[in-house]
Amino acid sequence: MERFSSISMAVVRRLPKYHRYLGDLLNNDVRRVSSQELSKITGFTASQIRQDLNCFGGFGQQGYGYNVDELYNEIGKILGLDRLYRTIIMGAGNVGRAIANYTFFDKSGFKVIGIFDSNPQVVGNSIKDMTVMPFSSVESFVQENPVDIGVICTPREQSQSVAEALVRCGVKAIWNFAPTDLKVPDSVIVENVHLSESLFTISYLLKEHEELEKKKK
Amino acid sequence: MERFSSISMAVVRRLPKYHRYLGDLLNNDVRRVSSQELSKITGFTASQIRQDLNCFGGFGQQGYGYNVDELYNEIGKILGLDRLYRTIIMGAGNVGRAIANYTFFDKSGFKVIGIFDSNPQVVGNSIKDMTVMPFSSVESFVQENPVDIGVICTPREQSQSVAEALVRCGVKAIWNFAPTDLKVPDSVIVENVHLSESLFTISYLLKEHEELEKKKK
DNA sequence: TAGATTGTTAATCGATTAACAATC
DNA sequence: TAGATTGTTAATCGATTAACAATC
Repeated sequence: MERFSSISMAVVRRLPKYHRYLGDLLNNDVRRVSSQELSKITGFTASQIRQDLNCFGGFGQQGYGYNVDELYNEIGKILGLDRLYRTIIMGAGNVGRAIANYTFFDKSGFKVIGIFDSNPQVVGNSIKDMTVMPFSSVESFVQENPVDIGVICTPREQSQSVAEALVRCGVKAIWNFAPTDLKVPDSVIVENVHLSESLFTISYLLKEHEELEKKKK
Repeated sequence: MERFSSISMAVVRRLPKYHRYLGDLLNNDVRRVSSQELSKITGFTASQIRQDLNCFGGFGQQGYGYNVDELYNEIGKILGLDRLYRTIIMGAGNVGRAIANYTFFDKSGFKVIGIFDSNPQVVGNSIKDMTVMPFSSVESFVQENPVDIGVICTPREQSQSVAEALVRCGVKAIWNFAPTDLKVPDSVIVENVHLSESLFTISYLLKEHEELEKKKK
């Protein structure tokens, strides 16, 4: 994935957290917040918070701090949450169905407009208010209904060919739940949710933890 | 999450990738591999790969490279994949059910031994070969059936209290799918799968991408 | 004005990459 | 032995933290 922007991914990945915590403050009717207070809440250092926010502009005011409402909205805009994203789900298995039914999804402006599967027995089933379509119809579907994000929820074996189909359709971003690193052109955004790697990390840390316990004795 | 080990999390998070790619090589009957070849496959630099592996021991041989089979098994052991982990799932909604039915899970030695939900209408339903139990019975259940990993698949509002219940039971690791940062004692391992943050990152990158396209014109 | 807190530059820390001697 | 490739040290790069002048 090529990137020309000067904002580092480390900063980008903290933005959703700022947004979430500011939303909480807003719900609690907090009007202003200093980087120091935000530091306590988020666990990032106050210095880092000021650095991060300053990548995008001077949202604060010396001697006062940040206006919660303003900052929340600004970060929302930076994250692109002020618009609607059209998504399709490839693979109507457990994961695909879970995503389709995930209400948070809708609430945040991500709209599922189609679900596809390769299994003829699954095609035709209805999920939420949609009918599962066959993989073969993706390209014609996307031509008529522009799609921003394709979600890959297929088994590993199918994931690469599905990704290539999505790229051919002109889909610009892929949310990948299959346990592979997809090969796609540089211009296509790929965000992986590698559950297996996440789980293996737990397994490693559990083992490490046990070994350290043993040593103590 | 406290850690006394000298291995950095950056290294730990690359281990599952090494493991996966080595598994692929093994399936293709590749016997040996050099750090340079691994570099091409994984996208990490050869130098980094050698550094990473050397955190755990000298698995390679000068002039030869690494034995695929041996390295695969060693990394498996380091990741703690040579043993069984007992897990319970808290929350039998879309995500909880998807995890329960996720076959990869079983294959890798993670066994779901119980599913719980707070909704009386859901309690008693069967998922796979299990009956959904009420939250209130978690503590007695864990006392009789030791649990390694608790998976939190509840809505945000319930996640903190569920985490606390798990900690009281003595569960040592939490796989958290709720969009919060749980507050638990330092000794408890928490691995977050924050889908919303992952999605917001895509949204940011899409917006960034569009802005750069505009500038080109 | 005095106090608070930002924006921003400089210092530090950690992670990645380069280089090369050791050795199979 | 010559060639290849590791293990490991040193150099570089990037990200985080500290410090403080600017200013509300």
